[in-house]
Amino acid sequence: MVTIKQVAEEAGVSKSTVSRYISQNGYVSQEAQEKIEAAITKLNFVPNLSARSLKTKHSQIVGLLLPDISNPFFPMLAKGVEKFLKEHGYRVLLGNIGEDNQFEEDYLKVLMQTNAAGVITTNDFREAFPEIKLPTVIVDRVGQKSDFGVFSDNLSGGKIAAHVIVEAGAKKVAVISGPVTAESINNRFKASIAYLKKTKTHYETFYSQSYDFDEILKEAKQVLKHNDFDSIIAPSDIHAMAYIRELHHLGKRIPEDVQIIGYDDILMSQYMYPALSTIHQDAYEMGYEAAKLIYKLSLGQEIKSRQLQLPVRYVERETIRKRESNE
Amino acid sequence: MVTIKQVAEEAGVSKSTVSRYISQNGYVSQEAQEKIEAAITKLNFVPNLSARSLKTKHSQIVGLLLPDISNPFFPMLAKGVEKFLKEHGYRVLLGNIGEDNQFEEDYLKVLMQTNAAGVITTNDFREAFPEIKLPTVIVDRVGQKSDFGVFSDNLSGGKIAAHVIVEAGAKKVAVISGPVTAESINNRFKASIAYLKKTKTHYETFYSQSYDFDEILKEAKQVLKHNDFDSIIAPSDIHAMAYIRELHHLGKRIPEDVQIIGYDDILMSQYMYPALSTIHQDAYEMGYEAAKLIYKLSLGQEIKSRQLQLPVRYVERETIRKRESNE
DNA sequence: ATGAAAGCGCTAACAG
DNA sequence: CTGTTAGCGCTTTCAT
Repeated sequence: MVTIKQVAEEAGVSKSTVSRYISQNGYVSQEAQEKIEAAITKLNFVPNLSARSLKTKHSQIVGLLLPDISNPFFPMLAKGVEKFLKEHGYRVLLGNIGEDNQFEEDYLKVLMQTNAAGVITTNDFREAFPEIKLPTVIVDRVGQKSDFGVFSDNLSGGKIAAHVIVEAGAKKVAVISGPVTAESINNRFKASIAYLKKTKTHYETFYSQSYDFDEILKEAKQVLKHNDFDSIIAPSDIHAMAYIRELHHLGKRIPEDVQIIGYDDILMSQYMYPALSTIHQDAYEMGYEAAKLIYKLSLGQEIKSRQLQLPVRYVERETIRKRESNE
Repeated sequence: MVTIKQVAEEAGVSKSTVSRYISQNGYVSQEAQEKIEAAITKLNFVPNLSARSLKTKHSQIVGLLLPDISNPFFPMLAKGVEKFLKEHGYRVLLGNIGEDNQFEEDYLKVLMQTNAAGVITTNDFREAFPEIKLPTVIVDRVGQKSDFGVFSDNLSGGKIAAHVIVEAGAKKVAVISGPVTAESINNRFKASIAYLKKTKTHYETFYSQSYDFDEILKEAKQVLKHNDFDSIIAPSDIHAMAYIRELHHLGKRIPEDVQIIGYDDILMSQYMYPALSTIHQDAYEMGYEAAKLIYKLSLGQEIKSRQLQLPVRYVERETIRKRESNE
């Protein structure tokens, strides 16, 4: 391993000068720069990050703690995080903490131990682990009391979903609530209900316990067994897909017999058949913005607004009836 | 930050003894153990990993370099890697290097700088960056000359795909090759072709340039424009989905008019309509095994076989005709 | 079984 | 603008 010391000798300067050069901090003459540069390339020197971190007490690592990387929403988010952070010289340590946060503590510990620059997570751990004092931003599943957070306009999302479905002539709708993991998510559900009530549309509510496909499919079978809903508001595209699958099995036509609206707009939803009408939220953007926030936080920069709410929009595809085209 | 020194004072022993205790290395009396334990919990001590790594010259970080985390195959693989590594006290640094390996160098550098325990990657970088000397295992896209690798039995996979489709009465098949990223992947294609030739089945070949949905969809439109294939062998489930989408648009019935077989068996494929018949490869297992390998490598343990080939199997669903049910 | 001491590679005053 | 110095928190001989 080649160290700063060898570079210094090769370049005929002192360690300090080399250090100043590589960390772009402090003065170093043109002449010295060139000699150092030459030495570095000649020796193929790469600074040791452990040593630096030991000294400076902070690293360029940001933890990204996600409940389930196989839910397509999160890889998109991760990409956004990675994009921004990478451009700013930070690295992402990805951790799957599981939907029940089983592994959260492990990861938090490691992040502490490595002087991580911060952590981006879906779960606000501050109550459970007050001793962990890392710059933190919560994404997606943000609560009132969350400090820094980035999330979608779930209230609008839920309302739009209900609106769309009512406009398309819904008479009997099933509203599915996702696992209630955070206030921000629950808002969708509440907003849909509110709209349905206001428009005096008949509805029933159901509570999903999972984001796992197979679990959801079981729930869907149950929900669809004895009822003849003409419309479904799903809490995620994953949920919508499971319901569609079951609807197909039941021989229902979509959207003629029953229409359905998803939430998220994961990549896959446009490739299904029929293509899923859904509420788009920008996971990539969410990640990107969260990364921006954590970056500023880690640098101790001033933050204007602690919570960032991203807009959502309806994406019309094929699972919602055209107005008046049916019924 | 509480250090080993404070723990030592609190426990009334020396730093060395504490060090021996926390790194489970060397003798420490029952009595000392208890005092140290008490001190640690009292002070809420967590060892500083940078300091340790600086001294020992290795960390518990394993890099996982993937071409595209939004391709569902890779999150599954990542989960497998994470599972094993976490159980053994290692951490995963995930990097999206892009299909063209644009960011590979960055990540490799960082891994070097942090004394990473090793790297699991889809791309064999040893020729491009011979100076990077990290324990490495290649996954999925393994080549002849790759040192340590874990991959599927692509030869069998390709052959089975062709076999299934021929048995179901294929008369005119389109064989799509994925982007040729590695020998191991290309083998699928060659095996399918070989089988088709042997059975004197009429076929045409096409070459996909991408794993990006939209790109593939464009290709699919092109391929399906002027031809009337009755069967398609797709190089991945993603590809299959795009083709199915286009087939729907063209008003073709699946599998009556055209049957199609995928590759990978990503989670989504069972939730599409019709559910995709495909060749299953176990991404999770692949990751898990790769992790096992890297773990052993990082510990300098002896490895019996440098290349591990995982079995594949046909998963019958709804996009392949039943024998004799049609034609 | 334990402690003293040296040092990993780097940074940050400080003096010049 | 540059060099000297001290030391970050931990591990590891080597004595004892």
